[in-house]
Amino acid sequence: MYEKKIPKDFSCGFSVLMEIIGGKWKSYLLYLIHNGVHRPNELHKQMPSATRRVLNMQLRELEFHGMVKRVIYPELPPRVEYFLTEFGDSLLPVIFEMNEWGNNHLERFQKLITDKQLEAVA
Amino acid sequence: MYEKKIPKDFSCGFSVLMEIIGGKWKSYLLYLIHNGVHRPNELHKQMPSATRRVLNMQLRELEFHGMVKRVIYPELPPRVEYFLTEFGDSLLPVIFEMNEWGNNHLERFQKLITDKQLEAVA
DNA sequence: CTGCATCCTGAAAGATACTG
DNA sequence: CAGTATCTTTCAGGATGCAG
Repeated sequence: MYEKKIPKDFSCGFSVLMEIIGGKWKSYLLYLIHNGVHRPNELHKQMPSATRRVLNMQLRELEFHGMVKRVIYPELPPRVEYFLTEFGDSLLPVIFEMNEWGNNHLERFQKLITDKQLEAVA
Repeated sequence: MYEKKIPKDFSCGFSVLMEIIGGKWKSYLLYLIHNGVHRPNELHKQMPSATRRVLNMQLRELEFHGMVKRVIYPELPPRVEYFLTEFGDSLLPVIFEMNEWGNNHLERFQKLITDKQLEAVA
């Protein structure tokens, strides 16, 4: 199905999708951009625990994969904005569905983790 | 949305889902088990490039997360089989959808990679 | 504000060899 | 056939600092 986190074999759809949204912040980036957060600095404020460097890297990857478009305004101070492409839009429903499934089982999952931690202590 | 490949913050559904199927072979394992491949050795044959050790680890994680059930037959030679739980079943549609989206854009993506590689050579 | 260059760490995955 | 125990490798992601 998929061979590596960054596989060489993209023979199945799953591997392709994982390649595109497999990055640590990519899904969130897509989500935020979709919701009107377009500038790098604003995106960063929404996920302070991520580094600007990492954000840039992932944004570039998303750009390379055709999910977002990078628009540069030749101003001073410099301004850059990211927008979803049609391709990127097409992915949103899938991400939302993934998120929804997770939310549907969130409590169960958190309980699982909590119990496990209690076990570990005991 | 999600903080780490193996995050500590499971406050959003996406992170939960990524925790569960984020492993290198997990989605494929679920898929194979769903399709009637139940025994570790058979599973391994379907993905020879994975190590038995890694497969075991990921199967155990899937078991821990309640996606699969491990059944041990006290025979000689020893036999073990994995089955999807209801919980695991509920995830399949999502995985299939992810796979379908990827397949729908597979050609485009492969072309992208190919072109990129040609670029790199030039 | 924007991004890049450098170095570093940690966790996942591979290799190998072992037991029941 | 099943699984586990080490050791090593790999690489995405983090920390920091500089530059346009």
